[in-house]
Amino acid sequence: MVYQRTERGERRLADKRARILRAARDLVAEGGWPAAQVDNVAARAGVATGTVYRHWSSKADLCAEIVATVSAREVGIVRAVADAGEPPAERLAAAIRTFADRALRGRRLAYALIAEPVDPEVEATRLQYRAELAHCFERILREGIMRGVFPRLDPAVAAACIVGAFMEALIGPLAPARGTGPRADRHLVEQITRFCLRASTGGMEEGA
Amino acid sequence: MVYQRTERGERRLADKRARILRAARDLVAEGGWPAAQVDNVAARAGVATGTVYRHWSSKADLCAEIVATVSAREVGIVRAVADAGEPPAERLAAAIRTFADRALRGRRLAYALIAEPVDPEVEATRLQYRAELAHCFERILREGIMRGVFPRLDPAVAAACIVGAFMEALIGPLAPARGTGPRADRHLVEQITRFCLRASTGGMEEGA
DNA sequence: ATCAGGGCTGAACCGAGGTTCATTTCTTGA
DNA sequence: TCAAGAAATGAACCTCGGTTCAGCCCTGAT
Repeated sequence: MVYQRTERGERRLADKRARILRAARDLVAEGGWPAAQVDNVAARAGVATGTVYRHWSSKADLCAEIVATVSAREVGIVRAVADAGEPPAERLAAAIRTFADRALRGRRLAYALIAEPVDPEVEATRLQYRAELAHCFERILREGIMRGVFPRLDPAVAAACIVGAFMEALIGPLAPARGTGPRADRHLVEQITRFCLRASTGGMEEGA
Repeated sequence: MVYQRTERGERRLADKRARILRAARDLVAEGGWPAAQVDNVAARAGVATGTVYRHWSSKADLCAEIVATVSAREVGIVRAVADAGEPPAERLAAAIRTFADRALRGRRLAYALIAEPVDPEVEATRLQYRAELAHCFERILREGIMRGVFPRLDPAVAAACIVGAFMEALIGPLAPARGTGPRADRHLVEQITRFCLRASTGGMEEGA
């Protein structure tokens, strides 16, 4: 045996992999999926086209990993907020605010990960993320209804409504005030939160 | 001059055009934009590929016309309901119900027209439709706020939220109860309407 | 220093799908 | 019925983007 991967070699491999992944993610963050052509990704990572295929078996694989990585982080953060111990209404507001703030920091990426269709292979991963996100809200709603602090409303439908509402208002193509600065963003998040909160509590907790 | 288009000839032309347009619309309604390949459209219309280009200068043109045609009809209907004379809360509910009922009758088409991205040339037409739809709701909200029957809330943001909410819950990929029959659909529409209404009225008109 | 063998390169390949155009078919006025 | 020209045809063409692979380069054990 004359060639053996040493630890140093291993790390070089991993670094290159990470660099490609980061390049791809950044491209998606800038121009959505259409911008993440393999040639582009390779160029941005400072690597030849073929090299990408040394680390992923197809473009779909690479994209799926982007979705999975970023999604896991975002859902984790939202879930942590959503599952904290406060009363349901406050948790709901906090979860929405958390997601909204983060989404606004990277509108294009958020849109790509939640809304923009991709080829079927990646779609599965995307939908899973979306469903998990909705599920965070559904749990809060269910609990609020059980405790009697929220009026009755099908939690699955309401959760979908919440996701749809802030998705559209925040990062959708008709999002009011696209990139008009932090002041407008703050207003936007506040309004969206109030909208969703009111829809869920039905005025039962107008103190918020 | 030896050939002149007669009225009969003119009508034949128009009929063929209409047949192609209908074929394309049906394909979109069945499988979204990806299904509307020019070859497919031609085949479905019983026409050769090249014939399509005798009536539209490009595929994008054809798609834009589909969007424009269907959209104009749908927005017209919603607007008629939204602008009727009843009190704002009822008009809002009626508008949402109207749109939702119609969208459910053709989920795939509705999704394609409102949410599914297309190439940039068609996008402009799509966004215009979307914006008009949102505007219907915005007008109701604005009036309700002015009359003091709705609590204050940025009408543009709230309108986007409403569109997003019912879009997601009705036809989005996480729509609960996809195609589970008319009973489930009725429930869905009812829940969505209640969600949006409550968000807008803030419990000020809990009689609805 | 040497060389075995894995990693990298990037030009070529390939399929998909929109568009073109030489040819054929059909319509109309004479 | 016939000629002129519009309309239809559909196979070939072109572009775009994902994928491949033969050859080069670099790593690391000797």
